[in-house]
Amino acid sequence: MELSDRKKRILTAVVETYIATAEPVGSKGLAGQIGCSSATIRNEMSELTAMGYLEQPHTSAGRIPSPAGYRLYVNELMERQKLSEAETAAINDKLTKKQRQIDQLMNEVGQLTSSMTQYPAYAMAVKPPAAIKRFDFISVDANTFIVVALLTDNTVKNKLVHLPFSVHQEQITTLGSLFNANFTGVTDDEITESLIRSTERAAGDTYGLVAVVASFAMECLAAAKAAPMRVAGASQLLSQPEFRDPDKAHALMNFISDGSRLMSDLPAVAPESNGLRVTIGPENLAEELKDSSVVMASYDAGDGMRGYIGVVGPTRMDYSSVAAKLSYIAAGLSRLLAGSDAPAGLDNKLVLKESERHE
Amino acid sequence: MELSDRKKRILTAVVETYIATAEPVGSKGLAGQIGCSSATIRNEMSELTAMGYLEQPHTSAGRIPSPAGYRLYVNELMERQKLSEAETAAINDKLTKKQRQIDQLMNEVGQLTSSMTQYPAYAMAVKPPAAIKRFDFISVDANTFIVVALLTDNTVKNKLVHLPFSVHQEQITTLGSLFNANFTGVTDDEITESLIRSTERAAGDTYGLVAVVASFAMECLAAAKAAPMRVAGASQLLSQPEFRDPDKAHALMNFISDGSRLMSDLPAVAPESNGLRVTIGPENLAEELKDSSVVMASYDAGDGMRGYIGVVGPTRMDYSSVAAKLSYIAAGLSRLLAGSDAPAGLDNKLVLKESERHE
DNA sequence: ATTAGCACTCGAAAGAAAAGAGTGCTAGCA
DNA sequence: TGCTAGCACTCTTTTCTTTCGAGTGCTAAT
Repeated sequence: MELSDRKKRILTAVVETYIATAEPVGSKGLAGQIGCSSATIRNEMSELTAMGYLEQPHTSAGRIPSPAGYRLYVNELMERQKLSEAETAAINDKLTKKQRQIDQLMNEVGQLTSSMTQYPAYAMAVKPPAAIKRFDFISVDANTFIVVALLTDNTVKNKLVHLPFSVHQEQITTLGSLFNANFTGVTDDEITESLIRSTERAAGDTYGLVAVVASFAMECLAAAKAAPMRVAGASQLLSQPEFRDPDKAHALMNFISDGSRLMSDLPAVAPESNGLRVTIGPENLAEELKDSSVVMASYDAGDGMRGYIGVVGPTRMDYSSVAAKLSYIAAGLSRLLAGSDAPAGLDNKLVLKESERHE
Repeated sequence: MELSDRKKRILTAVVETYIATAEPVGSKGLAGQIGCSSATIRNEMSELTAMGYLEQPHTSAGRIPSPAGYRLYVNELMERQKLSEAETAAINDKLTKKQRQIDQLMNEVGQLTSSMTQYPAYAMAVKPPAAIKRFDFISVDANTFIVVALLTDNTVKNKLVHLPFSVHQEQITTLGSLFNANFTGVTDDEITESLIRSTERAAGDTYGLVAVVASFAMECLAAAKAAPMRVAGASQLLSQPEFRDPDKAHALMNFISDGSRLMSDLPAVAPESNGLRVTIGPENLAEELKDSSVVMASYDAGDGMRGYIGVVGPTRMDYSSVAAKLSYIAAGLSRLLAGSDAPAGLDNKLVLKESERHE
């Protein structure tokens, strides 16, 4: 059943004033905005309440939006908001700064998102499974060498190995060809005890060198699999009136500070067409989020990586502004991370791209 | 002026009950513990108040320790507490897990400290200035190579450079010797525009290769200088009754979440002989910490690195237990990071050491 | 020097009253 | 039929009082 135009205007006004003031909104205040008397508004509101879009905290308070009301607002009523010059400039500025590590980038992005939206924010990148493309061994001195591994996702890992005895150059070379023969192209779970044993036999290795390098390889793959997840600005929660109750605040903060919990519940729903997803109150799976809302945006991080950024806040969240900001940041990230896949000159962009892939 | 033995006993009891209950402690409750009547205790407490060791929130409440009282307690009265088997086991267990990156280690340590003490915790490592010891260039394919840099602090950094044109093996080799000649041994601020220019001239480089590698070098040194600082468990604050006021909690959480602020104020005082430092309430420099306390411990991170771990909490902090835990964790860290400098067999310890130095 | 007794203080908790915001309903008006 | 004005009613919030009790400080006795 379709809502009358005036009902829509009223619902929108209720949602937006409630978002702004955190107080139930009454008929009187709206009369001016809508252009009819408070009594009319009361009738309309009473119907909206019956339809489930509004709620009354108690008999004689104003109305607040129900989750369904927010949902309708988000889906149909709210206007796509544009960012101010200053805001886009701030975001662009932050994003063009070179970030050497994906980890650090996530950190920065989380902080940026949180400070732009005034809500706690998280940022994460999901990686595809990786394998090692090739090994290189650099001999530093008689008993020191560096192992360098190039992964299929084009990250490079390395490790300095310092031995209590000296090794010959040939030994290192042999080790290199052995590893390039046996350990390239294998994924995480394909490095088994027996693979290590057989390589050891082939190397005639009695000093445990193979074991050291193999454990390094496993570390590399494990690290490549782990999705860096950062939470920033958790304390922003405390400035929201709905979290003036320290117990509530504590519960939610615990939840969002624990990245793994957040992570396991959030990407459950695939992002929609436009890359934005809003989950309102009870729509959230996690019990802790039942009266909070989450807005998340996904971005293309290149190399088959898909990343997510999002914010967590009370259901009374400024969806319109948050959505605009997240979209803009996500788009910026996509540009930054995946935008230079086409061959490019040796300009800043290239350097950026490469440095981001660096570890 | 020295306190009588009984006064000490009373002060100790007041501090410890107040720490446990967060309620002002009255004479009646202490009578049992001390072994004399409440009236006597009242007289003594009244004197302790006059001396500045106790305070009265209002005329008819019990006494709470003043900062000076806590100070005396920390310096002279409190007993060195021993950790339980379970606690030491938990710490050891956490610490013996291999940590690949110093960043990640700080993360883990912060979380460990926070969960052991139930207060927000921070962990950081201060690094000495570093330079690059040597460069290696690994050619991957016609237009891709990897730069590997070994730093004086024995960390290894690398970067994959993908070019839109192909380079000859000789070019790479030349580049290598040039960088090894010009960019080794130089620190952060010694990489100047003119050094880059002159290297470019020497290389006859028109494609900006030198610039790319030079900026990589600068990034390495910058990263080596940055002290990783992690804050964990900030939400623990909210479980303390003194932070039930959301505004207070917010203010302090903002402060401690911002690592840089915390960092700039904390290490101002050099750690004392035993590596433990307690700053109580107004002793703190930062305005935000004026009614909180900070306990920090320093540890030897090897290679001239000195690290700090600490917790932040209300002045009513369980100093005794926190001090014991921090000491133990710091000692463990020292052992982990600096303990294997002596030549060691190819055992776990070696692997640990090497992997920790890995980047 | 210590203790018992007692009047006194002052915050916290409980209760009562007043204020105020908003609704729902009814009746009148275009 | 749809809108508006008016009014009684409801229910929270605020404020004010009262009561309660823990704890002190003092005095007098041991």
